Amino acid sequence: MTATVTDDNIGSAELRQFVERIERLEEVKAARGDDIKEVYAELKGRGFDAKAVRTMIALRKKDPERRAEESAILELYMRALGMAVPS
Amino acid sequence: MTATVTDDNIGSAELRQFVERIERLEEVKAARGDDIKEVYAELKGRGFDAKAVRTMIALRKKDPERRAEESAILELYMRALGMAVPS
Amino acid sequence: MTATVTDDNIGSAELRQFVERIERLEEVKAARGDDIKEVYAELKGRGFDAKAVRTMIALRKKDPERRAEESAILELYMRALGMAVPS
Amino acid sequence: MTATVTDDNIGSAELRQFVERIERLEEVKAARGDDIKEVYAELKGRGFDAKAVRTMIALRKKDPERRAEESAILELYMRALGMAVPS
DNA sequence: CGCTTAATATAGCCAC
DNA sequence: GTGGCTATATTAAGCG
Repeated sequence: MTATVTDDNIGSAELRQFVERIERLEEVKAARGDDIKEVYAELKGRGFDAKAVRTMIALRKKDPERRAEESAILELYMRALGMAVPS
Repeated sequence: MTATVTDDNIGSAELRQFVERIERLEEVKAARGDDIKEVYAELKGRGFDAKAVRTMIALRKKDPERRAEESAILELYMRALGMAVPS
Repeated sequence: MTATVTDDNIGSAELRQFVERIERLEEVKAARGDDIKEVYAELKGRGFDAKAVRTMIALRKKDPERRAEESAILELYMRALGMAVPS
Repeated sequence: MTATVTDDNIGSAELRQFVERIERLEEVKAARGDDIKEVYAELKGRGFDAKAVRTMIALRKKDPERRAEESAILELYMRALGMAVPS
Protein backbone atom coordinates (compact mmCIF):
# COMPACT_ATOMS: atom_id res chain seq x y z
CA MET A 1 0.00 0.00 0.00
CA THR A 2 1.70 3.20 -1.15
CA ALA A 3 0.99 6.61 0.26
CA THR A 4 -1.35 8.83 -1.73
CA VAL A 5 -1.20 12.56 -2.04
CA THR A 6 -3.80 12.91 0.68
CA ASP A 7 -1.83 10.83 3.14
CA ASP A 8 0.78 12.61 5.16
CA ASN A 9 3.13 12.10 7.99
CA ILE A 10 3.53 15.69 8.94
CA GLY A 11 0.32 15.98 10.94
CA SER A 12 -1.83 18.07 8.64
CA ALA A 13 -4.69 18.19 11.09
CA GLU A 14 -2.45 19.38 13.88
CA LEU A 15 -0.83 21.97 11.64
CA ARG A 16 -4.23 23.24 10.61
CA GLN A 17 -5.21 23.61 14.26
CA PHE A 18 -2.14 25.70 14.96
CA VAL A 19 -2.68 27.90 11.93
CA GLU A 20 -6.29 28.52 12.79
CA ARG A 21 -5.47 29.37 16.39
CA ILE A 22 -2.90 31.89 15.23
CA GLU A 23 -5.23 33.42 12.69
CA ARG A 24 -7.96 33.84 15.25
CA LEU A 25 -5.56 35.56 17.63
CA GLU A 26 -4.25 37.80 14.90
CA GLU A 27 -7.78 38.80 14.06
CA VAL A 28 -8.42 39.94 17.63
CA LYS A 29 -5.08 41.69 17.75
CA ALA A 30 -5.85 43.56 14.54
CA ALA A 31 -9.29 44.52 15.84
CA ARG A 32 -7.72 46.10 18.91
CA GLY A 33 -5.33 47.96 16.62
CA ASP A 34 -8.34 49.36 14.78
CA ASP A 35 -9.94 50.36 18.08
CA ILE A 36 -6.82 52.28 18.98
CA LYS A 37 -6.89 54.11 15.67
CA GLU A 38 -10.48 55.08 16.37
CA VAL A 39 -9.60 56.53 19.75
CA TYR A 40 -6.90 58.64 18.14
CA ALA A 41 -9.39 59.85 15.56
CA GLU A 42 -11.90 60.74 18.25
CA LEU A 43 -9.30 62.52 20.35
CA LYS A 44 -8.19 64.48 17.33
CA GLY A 45 -11.80 65.46 16.69
CA ARG A 46 -11.91 66.78 20.25
CA GLY A 47 -9.01 69.09 19.48
CA PHE A 48 -6.08 67.16 20.92
CA ASP A 49 -2.80 66.73 19.10
CA ALA A 50 -2.64 63.03 18.26
CA LYS A 51 1.08 63.02 17.63
CA ALA A 52 1.82 64.52 21.04
CA VAL A 53 -0.49 62.02 22.73
CA ARG A 54 1.30 59.22 20.94
CA THR A 55 4.66 60.50 22.12
CA MET A 56 3.43 60.86 25.68
CA ILE A 57 2.09 57.32 25.78
CA ALA A 58 5.42 56.04 24.50
CA LEU A 59 7.23 57.98 27.23
CA ARG A 60 4.95 56.57 29.91
CA LYS A 61 6.00 53.09 28.87
CA LYS A 62 9.70 53.87 29.15
CA ASP A 63 11.69 53.51 32.33
CA PRO A 64 12.23 57.07 33.69
CA GLU A 65 15.83 56.34 34.54
CA ARG A 66 16.64 55.15 31.09
CA ARG A 67 14.75 58.09 29.65
CA ALA A 68 16.90 60.52 31.63
CA GLU A 69 20.07 58.79 30.55
CA GLU A 70 19.13 58.89 26.88
CA SER A 71 18.27 62.55 27.04
CA ALA A 72 21.57 63.31 28.80
CA ILE A 73 23.57 61.70 25.99
CA LEU A 74 21.53 63.52 23.39
CA GLU A 75 22.12 66.85 25.11
CA LEU A 76 25.83 66.16 25.34
CA TYR A 77 26.01 65.51 21.61
CA MET A 78 23.86 68.51 20.77
CA ARG A 79 26.06 70.83 22.79
CA ALA A 80 29.11 69.29 21.14
CA LEU A 81 27.73 70.41 17.79
CA GLY A 82 26.60 73.77 19.09
CA MET A 83 22.90 73.03 18.81
CA ALA A 84 20.39 74.74 21.06
CA VAL A 85 19.15 72.40 23.76
CA PRO A 86 15.38 72.78 24.23
CA SER A 87 13.58 73.59 27.49
CA MET B 1 -11.77 81.93 43.31
CA THR B 2 -8.37 81.74 41.67
CA ALA B 3 -7.22 79.00 39.38
CA THR B 4 -5.10 76.27 40.94
CA VAL B 5 -2.49 74.14 39.29
CA THR B 6 -5.04 71.43 38.84
CA ASP B 7 -7.38 73.69 36.90
CA ASP B 8 -6.81 73.93 33.18
CA ASN B 9 -8.50 74.70 29.96
CA ILE B 10 -7.06 71.88 27.95
CA GLY B 11 -9.34 69.24 29.40
CA SER B 12 -6.95 67.27 31.55
CA ALA B 13 -9.65 64.86 32.64
CA GLU B 14 -10.71 64.18 29.09
CA LEU B 15 -7.13 63.76 27.97
CA ARG B 16 -6.54 61.32 30.78
CA GLN B 17 -9.59 59.32 29.72
CA PHE B 18 -8.30 59.03 26.19
CA VAL B 19 -4.84 58.03 27.32
CA GLU B 20 -6.18 55.36 29.62
CA ARG B 21 -8.46 53.95 26.94
CA ILE B 22 -5.55 53.67 24.57
CA GLU B 23 -3.32 52.08 27.15
CA ARG B 24 -5.96 49.49 28.01
CA LEU B 25 -6.41 48.60 24.35
CA GLU B 26 -2.66 48.39 23.83
CA GLU B 27 -2.45 46.04 26.76
CA VAL B 28 -4.98 43.67 25.23
CA LYS B 29 -3.28 43.94 21.87
CA ALA B 30 0.08 43.09 23.41
CA ALA B 31 -1.45 40.16 25.31
CA ARG B 32 -2.76 38.71 22.05
CA GLY B 33 0.72 39.15 20.60
CA ASP B 34 2.11 37.14 23.48
CA ASP B 35 -0.51 34.43 22.92
CA ILE B 36 0.58 34.19 19.32
CA LYS B 37 4.19 33.80 20.38
CA GLU B 38 3.17 30.99 22.69
CA VAL B 39 1.41 29.15 19.90
CA TYR B 40 4.54 29.40 17.80
CA ALA B 41 6.60 28.04 20.70
CA GLU B 42 4.19 25.15 21.15
CA LEU B 43 4.11 24.37 17.46
CA LYS B 44 7.88 24.40 17.37
CA GLY B 45 7.93 21.97 20.29
CA ARG B 46 5.73 19.68 18.24
CA GLY B 47 8.35 19.62 15.50
CA PHE B 48 6.97 22.16 13.05
CA ASP B 49 9.11 24.80 11.39
CA ALA B 50 7.91 28.07 12.92
CA LYS B 51 9.40 30.22 10.20
CA ALA B 52 7.64 28.29 7.45
CA VAL B 53 4.34 28.49 9.31
CA ARG B 54 4.83 32.22 9.67
CA THR B 55 5.46 32.57 5.95
CA MET B 56 2.45 30.47 5.10
CA ILE B 57 0.14 32.56 7.26
CA ALA B 58 1.50 35.70 5.66
CA LEU B 59 0.80 34.25 2.21
CA ARG B 60 -2.75 33.35 3.21
CA LYS B 61 -3.32 36.98 4.07
CA LYS B 62 -1.57 38.47 1.07
CA ASP B 63 -3.00 36.45 -1.76
CA PRO B 64 -6.47 37.98 -1.77
CA GLU B 65 -5.22 41.52 -1.95
CA ARG B 66 -2.61 40.61 -4.49
CA ARG B 67 -5.26 39.22 -6.78
CA ALA B 68 -7.20 42.46 -6.38
CA GLU B 69 -4.31 44.50 -7.66
CA GLU B 70 -3.79 42.30 -10.66
CA SER B 71 -5.78 44.61 -12.82
CA ALA B 72 -6.01 44.50 -16.57
CA ILE B 73 -3.63 47.45 -16.90
CA LEU B 74 -1.01 45.79 -14.73
CA GLU B 75 -1.13 42.65 -16.83
CA LEU B 76 -0.94 44.71 -19.98
CA TYR B 77 2.19 46.46 -18.73
CA MET B 78 3.75 43.24 -17.55
CA ARG B 79 3.23 41.60 -20.90
CA ALA B 80 4.68 44.69 -22.54
CA LEU B 81 7.91 44.12 -20.63
CA GLY B 82 7.87 40.41 -21.23
CA MET B 83 7.20 39.55 -17.63
CA ALA B 84 5.42 36.38 -16.72
CA VAL B 85 1.86 37.12 -15.66
CA PRO B 86 1.01 35.12 -12.52
CA SER B 87 -2.58 34.44 -13.64
CA MET C 1 -3.81 43.06 -41.09
CA THR C 2 -4.67 42.07 -37.55
CA ALA C 3 -2.55 42.82 -34.52
CA THR C 4 -0.38 40.04 -33.21
CA VAL C 5 0.56 39.45 -29.60
CA THR C 6 3.88 41.16 -30.14
CA ASP C 7 2.29 44.30 -31.51
CA ASP C 8 1.18 46.88 -29.04
CA ASN C 9 -0.23 50.34 -28.92
CA ILE C 10 0.78 51.12 -25.41
CA GLY C 11 4.38 52.02 -26.17
CA SER C 12 6.24 49.05 -24.79
CA ALA C 13 9.62 50.52 -25.62
CA GLU C 14 8.83 53.79 -23.91
CA LEU C 15 7.45 52.01 -20.88
CA ARG C 16 10.58 49.93 -20.67
CA GLN C 17 12.71 53.06 -20.75
CA PHE C 18 10.78 54.54 -17.86
CA VAL C 19 11.00 51.38 -15.81
CA GLU C 20 14.72 51.05 -16.35
CA ARG C 21 15.34 54.68 -15.44
CA ILE C 22 13.44 54.21 -12.21
CA GLU C 23 15.22 50.99 -11.36
CA ARG C 24 18.62 52.58 -11.91
CA LEU C 25 17.71 55.48 -9.64
CA GLU C 26 16.38 53.13 -6.98
CA GLU C 27 19.61 51.21 -7.10
CA VAL C 28 21.65 54.34 -6.39
CA LYS C 29 19.24 55.37 -3.66
CA ALA C 30 19.55 51.99 -1.99
CA ALA C 31 23.36 52.11 -2.25
CA ARG C 32 23.39 55.44 -0.42
CA GLY C 33 21.19 53.90 2.24
CA ASP C 34 23.74 51.16 2.70
CA ASP C 35 26.53 53.75 2.95
CA ILE C 36 24.63 55.49 5.72
CA LYS C 37 24.29 52.23 7.61
CA GLU C 38 28.03 51.73 7.36
CA VAL C 39 28.75 55.16 8.81
CA TYR C 40 26.51 54.36 11.77
CA ALA C 41 28.35 51.09 12.27
CA GLU C 42 31.70 52.86 12.15
CA LEU C 43 30.58 55.57 14.55
CA LYS C 44 29.30 52.94 16.93
CA GLY C 45 32.69 51.22 16.75
CA ARG C 46 34.25 54.53 17.75
CA GLY C 47 32.17 54.57 20.92
CA PHE C 48 29.36 56.91 19.94
CA ASP C 49 25.73 56.19 20.68
CA ALA C 50 24.17 55.56 17.27
CA LYS C 51 20.63 56.07 18.47
CA ALA C 52 21.43 59.49 19.91
CA VAL C 53 23.23 60.52 16.72
CA ARG C 54 20.20 59.45 14.74
CA THR C 55 17.92 61.53 16.93
CA MET C 56 20.17 64.54 16.67
CA ILE C 57 20.29 64.37 12.87
CA ALA C 58 16.51 64.18 12.79
CA LEU C 59 16.28 67.25 15.01
CA ARG C 60 18.70 69.17 12.79
CA LYS C 61 16.38 68.60 9.85
CA LYS C 62 13.37 70.01 11.67
CA ASP C 63 12.48 73.65 11.71
CA PRO C 64 13.50 75.00 15.15
CA GLU C 65 10.26 76.89 15.48
CA ARG C 66 8.16 73.87 14.83
CA ARG C 67 10.36 71.85 17.16
CA ALA C 68 9.74 74.31 19.99
CA GLU C 69 6.02 74.27 19.35
CA GLU C 70 5.82 70.50 19.40
CA SER C 71 7.76 70.26 22.60
CA ALA C 72 5.53 72.90 24.20
CA ILE C 73 2.39 70.89 23.42
CA LEU C 74 3.99 67.72 24.70
CA GLU C 75 4.98 69.42 27.95
CA LEU C 76 1.49 70.82 28.39
CA TYR C 77 0.00 67.36 28.04
CA MET C 78 2.56 65.77 30.31
CA ARG C 79 1.91 68.28 33.05
CA ALA C 80 -1.82 67.74 32.58
CA LEU C 81 -1.29 64.08 33.43
CA GLY C 82 1.14 64.83 36.23
CA MET C 83 4.18 63.44 34.44
CA ALA C 84 7.65 64.73 35.20
CA VAL C 85 8.90 66.97 32.42
CA PRO C 86 12.55 66.23 31.63
CA SER C 87 15.40 68.73 31.64
CA MET D 1 46.35 75.86 30.16
CA THR D 2 42.74 75.47 31.28
CA ALA D 3 40.03 73.76 29.32
CA THR D 4 37.70 76.02 27.38
CA VAL D 5 34.09 75.43 26.46
CA THR D 6 35.21 74.21 23.07
CA ASP D 7 37.40 71.54 24.57
CA ASP D 8 35.77 68.23 25.31
CA ASN D 9 36.52 64.63 25.84
CA ILE D 10 33.75 63.19 23.74
CA GLY D 11 35.42 63.93 20.42
CA SER D 12 33.29 66.77 19.15
CA ALA D 13 35.29 67.11 15.97
CA GLU D 14 34.99 63.43 15.19
CA LEU D 15 31.28 63.45 15.96
CA ARG D 16 30.82 66.41 13.67
CA GLN D 17 32.61 64.56 10.88
CA PHE D 18 30.29 61.59 11.22
CA VAL D 19 27.20 63.74 11.28
CA GLU D 20 28.25 65.65 8.21
CA ARG D 21 29.07 62.48 6.30
CA ILE D 22 25.63 61.10 7.09
CA GLU D 23 23.90 64.31 6.14
CA ARG D 24 25.70 64.44 2.82
CA LEU D 25 24.70 60.88 2.04
CA GLU D 26 21.12 61.54 3.05
CA GLU D 27 21.07 64.50 0.76
CA VAL D 28 22.10 62.38 -2.22
CA LYS D 29 19.62 59.70 -1.24
CA ALA D 30 16.81 62.25 -1.06
CA ALA D 31 17.84 63.75 -4.40
CA ARG D 32 17.55 60.34 -6.03
CA GLY D 33 14.12 60.01 -4.44
CA ASP D 34 13.13 63.28 -6.04
CA ASP D 35 14.44 62.11 -9.41
CA ILE D 36 12.27 59.03 -9.13
CA LYS D 37 9.24 61.17 -8.43
CA GLU D 38 9.99 63.21 -11.53
CA VAL D 39 10.16 60.12 -13.70
CA TYR D 40 6.76 59.05 -12.41
CA ALA D 41 5.36 62.49 -13.17
CA GLU D 42 6.78 62.38 -16.67
CA LEU D 43 5.49 58.90 -17.31
CA LYS D 44 2.06 59.94 -16.07
CA GLY D 45 2.16 62.89 -18.46
CA ARG D 46 2.85 60.43 -21.26
CA GLY D 47 -0.39 58.62 -20.44
CA PHE D 48 0.89 55.71 -18.38
CA ASP D 49 -0.76 54.61 -15.16
CA ALA D 50 1.78 55.50 -12.45
CA LYS D 51 0.26 53.21 -9.86
CA ALA D 52 0.43 50.19 -12.15
CA VAL D 53 4.04 50.96 -13.02
CA ARG D 54 4.83 51.23 -9.34
CA THR D 55 3.22 47.88 -8.67
CA MET D 56 5.06 46.28 -11.55
CA ILE D 57 8.44 47.53 -10.34
CA ALA D 58 7.65 46.23 -6.87
CA LEU D 59 6.78 42.83 -8.34
CA ARG D 60 10.03 42.76 -10.30
CA LYS D 61 11.88 43.20 -7.02
CA LYS D 62 9.80 40.80 -4.99
CA ASP D 63 9.68 37.80 -7.24
CA PRO D 64 13.29 36.68 -6.69
CA GLU D 65 13.02 36.74 -2.93
CA ARG D 66 9.63 35.12 -3.06
CA ARG D 67 11.04 32.22 -5.00
CA ALA D 68 13.78 31.88 -2.42
CA GLU D 69 11.29 31.44 0.36
CA GLU D 70 9.35 28.82 -1.50
CA SER D 71 11.22 26.09 0.24
CA ALA D 72 10.31 22.44 0.26
CA ILE D 73 8.97 22.68 3.80
CA LEU D 74 6.76 25.62 2.94
CA GLU D 75 5.29 23.76 0.01
CA LEU D 76 4.76 20.71 2.13
CA TYR D 77 2.86 22.75 4.70
CA MET D 78 0.83 24.53 2.09
CA ARG D 79 -0.22 21.30 0.49
CA ALA D 80 -1.09 19.99 3.92
CA LEU D 81 -3.59 22.82 4.30
CA GLY D 82 -4.88 22.47 0.78
CA MET D 83 -3.40 25.74 -0.39
CA ALA D 84 -2.45 26.25 -3.98
CA VAL D 85 1.30 26.19 -4.41
CA PRO D 86 2.29 29.18 -6.58
CA SER D 87 5.23 27.92 -8.61
C1' DC E 1 -6.87 67.91 2.76
C1' DG E 2 -7.89 63.67 4.85
C1' DC E 3 -7.29 58.93 4.30
C1' DT E 4 -5.09 54.96 2.81
C1' DT E 5 -0.89 52.65 1.59
C1' DA E 6 4.25 52.22 1.18
C1' DA E 7 8.96 53.35 3.14
C1' DT E 8 11.68 53.79 7.13
C1' DA E 9 13.31 53.26 11.76
C1' DT E 10 13.12 50.81 16.08
C1' DA E 11 12.89 47.02 18.97
C1' DG E 12 12.51 42.18 20.14
C1' DC E 13 14.03 37.52 19.09
C1' DC E 14 16.78 33.80 17.72
C1' DA E 15 20.83 31.56 16.33
C1' DC E 16 25.66 31.36 16.63
C1' DG F 1 26.83 38.35 24.28
C1' DT F 2 26.45 39.88 19.63
C1' DG F 3 24.77 40.22 14.97
C1' DG F 4 21.23 39.18 11.75
C1' DC F 5 16.40 38.78 11.09
C1' DT F 6 11.63 39.43 11.88
C1' DA F 7 7.93 42.21 13.35
C1' DT F 8 6.09 46.51 14.86
C1' DA F 9 5.53 51.40 15.09
C1' DT F 10 6.28 55.68 13.02
C1' DT F 11 6.67 58.61 9.26
C1' DA F 12 6.11 60.15 4.54
C1' DA F 13 3.87 59.82 0.10
C1' DG F 14 0.29 59.24 -3.09
C1' DC F 15 -4.42 59.18 -4.17
C1' DG F 16 -9.19 60.72 -4.43
